[in-house]
Amino acid sequence: MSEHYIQVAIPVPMRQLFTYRVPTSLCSPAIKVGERVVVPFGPRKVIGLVIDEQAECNFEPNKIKNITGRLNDNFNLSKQLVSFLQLCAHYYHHPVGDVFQQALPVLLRKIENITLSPPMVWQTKTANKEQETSLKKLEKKAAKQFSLYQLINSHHGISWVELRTLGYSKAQLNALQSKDLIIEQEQVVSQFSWQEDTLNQADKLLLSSEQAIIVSAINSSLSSFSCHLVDGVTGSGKTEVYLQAMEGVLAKNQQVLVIVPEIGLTPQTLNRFEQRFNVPIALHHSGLNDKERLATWLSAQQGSAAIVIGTRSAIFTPLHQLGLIIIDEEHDSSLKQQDSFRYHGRDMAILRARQLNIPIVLGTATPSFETLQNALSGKYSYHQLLNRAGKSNKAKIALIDMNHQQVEFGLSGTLKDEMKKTLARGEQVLLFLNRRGYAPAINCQECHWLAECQRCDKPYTLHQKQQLLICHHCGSQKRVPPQCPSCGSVRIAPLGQGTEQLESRLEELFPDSSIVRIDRDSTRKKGELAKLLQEVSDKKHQLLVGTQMLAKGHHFPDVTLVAVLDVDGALFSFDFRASEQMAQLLIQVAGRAGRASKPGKVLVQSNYVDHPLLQDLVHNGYHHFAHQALTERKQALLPPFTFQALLRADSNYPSYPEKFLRALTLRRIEGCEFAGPVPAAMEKKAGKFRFHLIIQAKSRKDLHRAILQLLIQIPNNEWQGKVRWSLDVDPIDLNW
DNA sequence: AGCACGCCGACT
DNA sequence: GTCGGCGTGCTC
Repeated sequence: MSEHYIQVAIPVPMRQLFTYRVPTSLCSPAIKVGERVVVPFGPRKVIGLVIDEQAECNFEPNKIKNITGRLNDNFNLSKQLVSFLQLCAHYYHHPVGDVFQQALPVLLRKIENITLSPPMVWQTKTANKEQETSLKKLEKKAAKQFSLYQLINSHHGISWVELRTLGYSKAQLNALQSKDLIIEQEQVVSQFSWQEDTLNQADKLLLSSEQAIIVSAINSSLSSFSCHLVDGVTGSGKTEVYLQAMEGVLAKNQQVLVIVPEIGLTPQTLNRFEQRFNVPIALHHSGLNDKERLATWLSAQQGSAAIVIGTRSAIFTPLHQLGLIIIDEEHDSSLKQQDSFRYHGRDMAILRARQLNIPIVLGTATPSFETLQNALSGKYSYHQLLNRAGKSNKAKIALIDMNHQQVEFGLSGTLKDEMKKTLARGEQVLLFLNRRGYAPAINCQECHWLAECQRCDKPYTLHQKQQLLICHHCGSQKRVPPQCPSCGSVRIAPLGQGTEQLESRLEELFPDSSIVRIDRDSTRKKGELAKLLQEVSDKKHQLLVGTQMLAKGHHFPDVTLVAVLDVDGALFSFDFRASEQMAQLLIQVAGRAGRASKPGKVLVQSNYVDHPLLQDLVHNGYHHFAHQALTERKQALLPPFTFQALLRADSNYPSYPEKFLRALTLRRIEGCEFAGPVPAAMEKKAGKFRFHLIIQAKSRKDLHRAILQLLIQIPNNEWQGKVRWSLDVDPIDLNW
């Protein structure tokens, strides 16, 4: 038998594959692409992924090692997934091995054998007389248990992960089990298939003509690639469009992949899908442990799961019969990974849909400018949902000029009056302040010394309750000094407002209302966010204070006044995307409030109420604003009309990053421009000095050529070993 | 990314 | 004398 070589991806940050020899003892059955193999790599053994099963021996033959093992566990990747992941690696010029490492569940990256217990599901027992009576009791006495019973009863089997995600507890399950109402059984693992009772017809809503057109557009081209932007505000019926589009796909026994933003949208989405379809749904989010993740992965691969709902990394799940991808909240920044492998979940989803020749749906009320431009240019099908179901009025946005106001703790008189009126009506108020902590800085009243983080050269944020100064850039902490380290004065005072301070000020101003703060600090504990949100919807609190977090997903029907306390930061940012993000945030916040019978009101405080961006957004709405901004971007040759990449470098030594970037030859490439090297917006962060090189090109092809041109030089760059560098294709945050 | 090798400073 | 700090280089 002739020597047999394979190409293997190794989990190291190197932009190359490695060649190994397959000894005859391991030759049969034949090694396949997508298989995991154990290989010696330097002094250790690692798991590699077979990328090509017949490599030419292009490496010094005497240096090639034998693979030492194969994982015969049937958890291999399909050829299709392998080529998709290679496509991703290529698109981002990211090390292949690292891409595979991130796409694979942790348990599949370990050498040890995996012991997985069979998947279990809960089912209801056929009810006899005795159980009927205990059910009756439940309905009156234990509403939560009763609804849990009903949920289980409406499905052929539902997993603990699903129930937990929906907010049920082990205790509630145990209670039902002890009453002999439900039973846990091994799931019959078989390919999902559409049954007569798969669809809950009663849940189905009649489509408006707008909605019907979208559904039929998607369903009429199920076996070819098409990208649909569904552009509609909260309450315009996007979810119903998703559901009916999914119905067509599921009916063909194909699977659906649904990607949702990071924070908290999974339960809501899952809940809606459970109500509509009696099918196995697999979940992929941060609340799962390694075994649960692998279980999701396997059920998707084997085709037993009909629907997979997950956050951005779910785009890498192996789906056996994938027929439709849905990206909910397409504009959401959490779809882009902001470290190591900086991929965009939406963009990779489009790539995958294209590879598989299936439709993809992007849903949002505030399309990203990239997506909007693609829709306007006809690259995507553009569907607007203009009619808000139930005829409720859209929340009105009004500006408050802070220059002609008495301002107390960041609250204008106008706002305070509105708050009082709203509270008097028994309705809720949401105050939005994008700054957690008590105050963004503290300084000495006498010598004006400012407490700064030594590692970032930025002011410390005061966290009053913990009596700590915390740097929000690097996380470093320190005790609040009792006196000024510079002049010895004890007159050290907080500067500016954060959510923590706002909360305590509101307690003084509105002693009769209950106030809840929702930000990263107050929801650190697991399940705390869900708990607080529940309390809000139970109307235990009248005043809500929160950051970005509150703008995402959750709807508050009894909130009729929303105020954004400070938007000015975004108006004068050097980052050309700041205004886009500000606009999306305002519209999303506005969408959180009110309902048909009680329309919401949105107040935006600013010192620059005449700013054209604010005026345009408030008077003409998001879409007018976006069109204007797109025209400006076109004139300024900015994305989405050009394509960017960012080469970042950092080091503990101030001069190295710049030297590293300067040592690169920026050869003129047709259609490409280089800007920099320039210091990063935060030149020093966590003790590292940071520089950027911006690459901008007229087309993606040109961008790729320019990047390649740079990457090829790096191994010979004399500063290469002295800095850490990384590449960000399609960067969205230039501050990072 | 690991991991080994290697060359200088302050310890039992 | 040696333990260990992290700079440098290599991994089929």
